[in-house]
Amino acid sequence: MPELPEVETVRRGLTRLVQGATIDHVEVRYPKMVTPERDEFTAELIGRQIEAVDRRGKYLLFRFSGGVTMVSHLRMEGKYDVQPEGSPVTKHTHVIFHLTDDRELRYTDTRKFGRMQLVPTGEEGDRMPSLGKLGPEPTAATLTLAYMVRIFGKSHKVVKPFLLDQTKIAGLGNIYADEVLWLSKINPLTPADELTRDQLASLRESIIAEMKMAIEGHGTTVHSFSTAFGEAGQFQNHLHVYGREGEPCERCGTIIEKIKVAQRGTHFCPTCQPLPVAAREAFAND
DNA sequence: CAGAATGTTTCTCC
DNA sequence: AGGAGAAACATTCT
Repeated sequence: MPELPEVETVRRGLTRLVQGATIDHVEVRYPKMVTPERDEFTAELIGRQIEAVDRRGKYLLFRFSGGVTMVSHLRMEGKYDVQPEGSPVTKHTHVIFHLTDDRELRYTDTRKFGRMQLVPTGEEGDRMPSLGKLGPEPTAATLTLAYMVRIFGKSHKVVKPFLLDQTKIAGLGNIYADEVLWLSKINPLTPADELTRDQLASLRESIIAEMKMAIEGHGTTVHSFSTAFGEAGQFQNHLHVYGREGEPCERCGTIIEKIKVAQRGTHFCPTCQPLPVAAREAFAND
């Protein structure tokens, strides 16, 4: 489920549901999912209170009393939900946090890609390099045009995978990367360092606006995402290219195409998002 | 049966 | 050093 807007939606739901709750005990059914290993992981959390649920990029940060943070990444299909103690669990429920108020915070993940790790609060970035190396959050205050010009200008990588690189900008995933490129009329195969300052300014505005609107729409439900309240997001109704291959472009009527770029499905309008001449020549040599 | 799926990590080969 | 490409992780769905 998770790009930044979906993770933020989960964070807000969890804050409402379990902020202030106390862990009675923890049940780990799939040990590979947690660090440190199961016995230490479960022992460490007993009796701790969930003081806050924060987010950085696509990572959730559960702030426990006593200076312990649980860093949780949902990867492709991880979900949290809160249920009354003892209500039926599915075979894909892998971690259950039993709360002292007769509720359970459950982590469910059909593909088992998600991971959670305990670290001393404040040491997240040092202990988890991928978290420490995250680029700026995609907001107007943190993602400046000067930064965009600098980092795009020094990379020959094509722009689609560049946007998916969490060390450049935190939070974009495959859906929103395609969407912001369509919004800014940029071809996904354009090398990052060939984007003009105007294009980067447009891209920055698209990223900031798209993240904000998707959060306001409670995220995008395309496969299985649901909020911590078990509700689907709404933003899929606002997607312009993702999953719309074969349909006409809303701007010009051209049929939306789907291609593979860096192993990921990539949707774009071949008319609105033309490849620049220099890049077209570079890709024509096969 | 083959291929894809909202993600990240790791390894190989330039 | 950096980048492209592919594989791995595990499961479901078309």
